[in-house]
Amino acid sequence: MCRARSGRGILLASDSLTSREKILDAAEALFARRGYAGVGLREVAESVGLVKSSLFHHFRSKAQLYCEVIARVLDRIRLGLAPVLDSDLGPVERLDRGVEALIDALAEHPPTARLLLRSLVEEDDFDSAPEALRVEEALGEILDGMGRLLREGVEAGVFREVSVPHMVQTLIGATVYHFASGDLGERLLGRPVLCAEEVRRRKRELQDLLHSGLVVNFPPRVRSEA
Amino acid sequence: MCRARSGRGILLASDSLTSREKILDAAEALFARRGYAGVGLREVAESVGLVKSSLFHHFRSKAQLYCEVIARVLDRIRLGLAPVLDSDLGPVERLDRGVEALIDALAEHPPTARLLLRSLVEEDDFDSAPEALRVEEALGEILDGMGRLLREGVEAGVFREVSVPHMVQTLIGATVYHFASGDLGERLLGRPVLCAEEVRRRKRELQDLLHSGLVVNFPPRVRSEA
DNA sequence: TTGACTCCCGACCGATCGGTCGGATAGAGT
DNA sequence: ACTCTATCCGACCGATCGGTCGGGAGTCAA
Repeated sequence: MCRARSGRGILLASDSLTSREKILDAAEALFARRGYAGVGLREVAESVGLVKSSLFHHFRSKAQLYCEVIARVLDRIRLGLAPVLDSDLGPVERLDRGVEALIDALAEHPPTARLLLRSLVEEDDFDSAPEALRVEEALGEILDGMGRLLREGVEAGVFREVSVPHMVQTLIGATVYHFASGDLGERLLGRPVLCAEEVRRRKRELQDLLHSGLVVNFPPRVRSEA
Repeated sequence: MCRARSGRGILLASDSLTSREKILDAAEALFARRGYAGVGLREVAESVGLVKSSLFHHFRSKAQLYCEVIARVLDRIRLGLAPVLDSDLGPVERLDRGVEALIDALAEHPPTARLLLRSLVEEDDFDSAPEALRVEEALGEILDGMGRLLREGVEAGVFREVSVPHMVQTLIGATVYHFASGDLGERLLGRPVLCAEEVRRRKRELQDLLHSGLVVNFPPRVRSEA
């Protein structure tokens, strides 16, 4: 099969994207909208101009396709977050840039947040699949990085003495949920949650909340207008 | 059919619960775990000791069953939240008790948060169904109540000048997502998110975050221990 | 030309999906 | 005894599900 060939792009590549990548893109959008059980492989295949059976030349099963989609999403987030979290900046600066990097990663591709939220909430039995290892690994690295940042900030006395796991949960909820909220978020905000201005606003609102709610004695931001 | 009879409990009631209520309970738990598309009516029926076709004497279709489940969940939350939000307490006190009421409503039945999060994120076309009106109505009342509380607090100068819709989103994320996070939350916290102690802890953490992050010049809580 | 390989298609499989229909059973009212 | 109604069951429907299989078209190397 075509397992080890996923990395090198020597042959094939009919258009600009490999069939495999086009399938992953389409599956990502569909799984994000309607979930694992709500999407048929026929729909995935036809949305990239193939028939269902052709998918099985690229992925062993629907479950593997789903795992690879999730792993790709988590990798994107990890890639955006790692350089910030691993930097030697101070806790507050790292927190600010981490929020920005996370939100950028979520806002980059519309399906990202929704797909991620689903995978976090859904209790699937994909854990037995070998592809689930990549998922678990990436997720663990992201969570550990966030937890480490918070713990260091608390120990340094820069952050309040919060419960680190609870604050991690709050951060996930304030970012992943928000950008996954779709119609509800749009109804509240009056415009799409993913439009550029609201993305910027989300960063600022969350950073402000953390400055006054997590950082001790943070100098209040000067507001130019309401 | 048995539409208008749903309210009065004169006849029937085989056990302590009506078949209808048992179906709703089972469907709530199943939909919460695996989503609308992931649950078959056969599974719902057999988990209450019936066969699939019997369900159609109580609900016209799967979509209607789902809508009624969602509506029931939203009603529970609204019922817990309304007396607090409509009270004449000050903004801070109302905020504290609102957080408590919301978290109590979410923690009361384990499926609640997960089901709610799904219904918020999922973009279903149930909107055309007549049952979806109850859902929309209850959801609107909850959101309006939260928004009103925040707006009043900001206008009174008791709360920071935050974006009200964004803060509503943050509150939803910090509560609904947290109690829907299941395995991930348990992995972070080290124990189930719904156990009594962690529920209490969640309330306190969120209230503390809001006191320092939303309320202006809130007197810091005296911490007895780390 | 041939063989090997990649990629894809169409036909097909058993299982399950949501939903319909006719009838069996039981209790209440008369 | 009779009907009426609510409730439930079992058989059945067409459609779709994930997945398999055999083979065709294209490319490349020998």
